[in-house]
Amino acid sequence: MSVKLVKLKRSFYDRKDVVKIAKELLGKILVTQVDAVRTSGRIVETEAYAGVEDRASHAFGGRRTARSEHLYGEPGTVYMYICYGMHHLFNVITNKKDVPHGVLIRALEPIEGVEHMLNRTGKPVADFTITKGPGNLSCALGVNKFHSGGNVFSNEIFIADDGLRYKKNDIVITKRIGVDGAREDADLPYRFIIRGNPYVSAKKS
DNA sequence: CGACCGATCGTCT
DNA sequence: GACGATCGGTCGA
Repeated sequence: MSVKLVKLKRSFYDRKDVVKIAKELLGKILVTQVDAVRTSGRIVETEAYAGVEDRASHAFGGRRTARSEHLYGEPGTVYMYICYGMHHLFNVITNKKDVPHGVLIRALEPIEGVEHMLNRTGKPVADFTITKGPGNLSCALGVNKFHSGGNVFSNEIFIADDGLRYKKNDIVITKRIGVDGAREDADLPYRFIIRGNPYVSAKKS
């Protein structure tokens, strides 16, 4: 590609407002180089998880276990959550170490390596489901629980800016998906999507 | 198109 | 022993 990618620095993640960071990650590019295969996609859907005060967070109330330990890591840490025993969900950690803020990447628009994504997912054709939803995109990019505890500053996994900027009207804000058990926090406006993008989850393609 | 259901397993109670 | 920050398929209207 002729477009220059600028890797986001630690200072991008080392900020207090995880909701704002989730919104700013829209349009950025998630790149992985796993098993000598490069795959990437533009982030079109994110969700913020706001730590100890957020009932939807694995760290709600200060809960800290072996599973959620990486949520408490340095800004830029990768936190992979295994959901339903088979899906690996990709999060990037924000704020200071020991403050368990994170952003869940929920959907990508593929850019590089679509044929490799097909190999990894076992899908026959590159329809919109290939990187729609957090489980699907992690599989397509080849990231799994073994990447948890790493960071997004390596050559293996990083997030970059190619200069694309969305207009305010291109961004839609909604409540989060699949967190109905979080009581009053289930309705918080912590989900950000690109308006009309076919890779956004929770709707038919 | 909406509702429902099974897969599948590590983690926490 | 129960339960997920999911997904894709099936069933019925």
